[in-house]
Amino acid sequence: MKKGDHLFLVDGSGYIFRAYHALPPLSRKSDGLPVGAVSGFCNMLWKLLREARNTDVGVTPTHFAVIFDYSSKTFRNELYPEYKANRSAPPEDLIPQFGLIREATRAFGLPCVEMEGFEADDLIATYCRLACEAGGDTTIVSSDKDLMQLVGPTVGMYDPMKDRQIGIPEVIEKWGVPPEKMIDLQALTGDSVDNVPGVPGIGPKTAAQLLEQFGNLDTLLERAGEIKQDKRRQSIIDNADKARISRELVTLKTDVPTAAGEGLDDFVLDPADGPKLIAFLKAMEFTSLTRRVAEATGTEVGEVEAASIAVERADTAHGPDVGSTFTSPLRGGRAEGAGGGTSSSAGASEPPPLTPPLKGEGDSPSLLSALRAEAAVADKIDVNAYHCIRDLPTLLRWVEEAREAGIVAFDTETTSLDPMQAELCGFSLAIRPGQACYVPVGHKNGQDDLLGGGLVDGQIPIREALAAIKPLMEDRSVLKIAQNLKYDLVIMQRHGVDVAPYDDTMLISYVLDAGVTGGHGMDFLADKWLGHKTIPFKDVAGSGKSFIGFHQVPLDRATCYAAEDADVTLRLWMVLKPRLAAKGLVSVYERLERPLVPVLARMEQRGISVDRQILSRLSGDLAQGAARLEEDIYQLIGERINIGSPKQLGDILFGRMGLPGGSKTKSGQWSTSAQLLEDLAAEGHELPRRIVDWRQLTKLKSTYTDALPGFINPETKRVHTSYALAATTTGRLSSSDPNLQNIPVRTAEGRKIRTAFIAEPGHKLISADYSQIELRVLAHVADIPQLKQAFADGADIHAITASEMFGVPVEGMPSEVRRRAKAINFGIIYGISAFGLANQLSIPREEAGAYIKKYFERFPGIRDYMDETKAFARENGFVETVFGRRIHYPEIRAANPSLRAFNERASINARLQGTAADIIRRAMIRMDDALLKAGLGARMLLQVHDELIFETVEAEVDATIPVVKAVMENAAMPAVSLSVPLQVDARAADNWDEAH
DNA sequence: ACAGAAGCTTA
DNA sequence: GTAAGCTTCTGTT
Repeated sequence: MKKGDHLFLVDGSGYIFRAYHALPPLSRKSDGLPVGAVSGFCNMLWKLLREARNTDVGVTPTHFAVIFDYSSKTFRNELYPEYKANRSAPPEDLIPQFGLIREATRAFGLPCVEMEGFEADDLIATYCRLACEAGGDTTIVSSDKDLMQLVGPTVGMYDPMKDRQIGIPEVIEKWGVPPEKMIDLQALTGDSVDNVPGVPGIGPKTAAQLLEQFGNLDTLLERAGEIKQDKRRQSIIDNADKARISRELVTLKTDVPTAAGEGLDDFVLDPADGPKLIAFLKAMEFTSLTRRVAEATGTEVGEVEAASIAVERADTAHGPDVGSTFTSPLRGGRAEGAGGGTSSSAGASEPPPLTPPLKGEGDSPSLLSALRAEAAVADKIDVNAYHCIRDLPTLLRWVEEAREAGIVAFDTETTSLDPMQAELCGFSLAIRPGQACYVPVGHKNGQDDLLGGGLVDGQIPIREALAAIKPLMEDRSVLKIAQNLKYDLVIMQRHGVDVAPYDDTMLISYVLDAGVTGGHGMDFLADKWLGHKTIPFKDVAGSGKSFIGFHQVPLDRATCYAAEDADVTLRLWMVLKPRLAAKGLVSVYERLERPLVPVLARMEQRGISVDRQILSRLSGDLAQGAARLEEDIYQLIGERINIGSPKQLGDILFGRMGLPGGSKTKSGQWSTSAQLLEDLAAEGHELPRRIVDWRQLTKLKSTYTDALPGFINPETKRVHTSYALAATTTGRLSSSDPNLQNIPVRTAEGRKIRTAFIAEPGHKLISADYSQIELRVLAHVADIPQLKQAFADGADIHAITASEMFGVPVEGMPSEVRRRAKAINFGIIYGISAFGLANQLSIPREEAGAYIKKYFERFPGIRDYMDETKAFARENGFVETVFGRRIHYPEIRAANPSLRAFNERASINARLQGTAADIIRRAMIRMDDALLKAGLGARMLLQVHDELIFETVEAEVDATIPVVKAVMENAAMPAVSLSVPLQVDARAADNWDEAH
């Protein structure tokens, strides 16, 4: 190696992990072998070898090597046994890729270097030194901060994933110290990932500042006594030894023996061996890279045979010895099995096999449950074993078998996530684990001009197929099981098919595990309970630009996907349903959750009328208003920036214009929050006022007046929101597409949007909302006599609170006093903190703390309630609503005090918010029946947490309101008799604004 | 095309 | 201080 030469050192191990996490997962088509990281690695190598000059590096390598970690044990473990001790095992689908990436390196004809007892970083450091001594330059291909200590005049780093070079200025910019001080900086900050201790309480910012002040670590440790901040000084004095050992751990060895013995001449870059590389890429099935390599090397792809690649097994992931078993499908015998299996088992005319009855049928219920759960996971899921049903007699045989089994899981496949617009593509059924089928009815082949509407041949006509399953779906003696039934129910009801009785696995999971990390989606539940990775939807239907819609998916692939859904749903039910009884949650599921499904399905199908013209006129007004403000703003700042960009805005306001009171967000940007701008406006600054106003207008325009018309269904001419039953932790519903639970109400401008929500001609909207429901729940569960009395008297609760606290009579109370009491009452519901209350009221934290103290003195029951709730949550990991709904807080015992406090506040709030949510759920479940019984035609359209919106003919308004009020006010009964009355205010009008 | 941050709307 | 969803901008693939 000589002057002018340029050595590239690729941090192979580092790249593997980064590529694995940053790139979308990718599997080899023929057998599902995970190869995402391998693909990223090959593409990166090829790019560097071919066109490094065109990247941010800007030079062509003359020498090249890829460096790997050999094993997890190195000399550092002898120095400090805990080093990297908390590393968890690599993800399962990454393990086979370690070996493949070494193979790839060899296929590229590149040196593959690793050494026992040393990390890749040490080898890289050693080669850097050698190159430097020989007069050459080095580029380290990595973005690992541990390597930044090596950066210097002849050594740079390069991040291939961001195409970004890292030199001395970049290191200083990122860490605040030059590369030669990185070791000292890391010694101070430590590294939680590698378990390098560092000095507690010292982060990168503080470390950089200390090194700036003292020059280096040794001086800092010597003169630590001079540090002004008490805590910081003590921590550094106490932890000087930790800092020293940390420095040893993070210092890279530049004299690794064997490596030093080898010359860099072994790393001279040779031209690529086309056929060898192509053989490997072909085996990996990287078609586009194979083609590019073939073109560049002048190789004929067809003449190269795919290489036979051995894959390491999990237990040898880090060793150089290689387990076998996984041979290339292009040579080995698996290709036929994987490729040919689908079409034959999904074939048309096979009758369903006679399967033995589920073992244990006829046994006692508890035994049956246990056996069911066992059976659900006993057999591995084989997505190629499902049936594609394409003739009516076969479908009828399945229906008959489902009827005999008394249970069937089903799922619908459609063209859209919006059930009101979706077209049915097909449905799947599962009768026993592994015995599932897909019935395509609406798959298209794109030839719509021909007879048959472009339908794929060999599908049962949709009307016949629906007629065949309708009796099954409506059979009272057959339990139907679905995951997120509400969606399928809307689809089915639109085709004239009802579904009953039913269970919903998503809701069962929600009742069992609300608040448990991971959610209640099927893909997640399948992995969690069955250890099965479902086929991702995007793998069959594509996503983004490549999205084709389920009706275009070939029938064999559609069958694998759709029938898997039904199979998984059935198995989940077998595992989850028994757990409800075991945890005493059956009644929560049966009374609060399951019956709401058809109620919400009806509400969604009804939709609400929205007046396009009102919105369009509002849009125009808002656009005008915003344009005027824009001009003012440009005038004031003298430049036409993008006002919608908080980044640009912050730089102008607090950077160039130097306005006072700027603060930073956690990512280091200037904060331009409304609160902050309001404060500036109050001090007399023109600009912030305009910006706040501009934001309000553009928000209203983009989120509401512009977006809402797009949600008007062309067929029904109404807007159909979608309610999620299992989305919140507390039991509330959520609304989306569009969200009709956050339509503006606070400002006069915003309320105009509500005037666009209208009743049909001859009809009225009725809005009925609970008054102070969460405070009433608080008064009940915390058992506060004064609050209960106030509610019983129908008194002004905030005024009473103020009167109790401040000794001011309710008569003639200043509005400011009442406002503060109101803020405290809300604060209690949110699990109050002095910090939060101080923010809300713009008062000093001490003052807020004094209020809280006072409040607890006057209402000691509240403090007891809060303490009890925290203790219960800590003990059990969950809290319960008055109706027994469980809400989990897995992090309630966190060591991090602010995280723990957050969980405590959330759990306090959850009991109140959750109980209120349960109450309105009960009201909704009873409402339709109550209206029907009263002979009224009113239809419930919307729910907004404590409010229900109805539509009814004008003539029935007066009769409807008392019924609605009665159902809502008595909703807790008879399960719970609240010690506080519930009050509902209701009124009718032509639009939502006036009704509210 | 997608993800995260910032910001804003509701109860 | 609790619970949500949507839009824009920005940076990434």
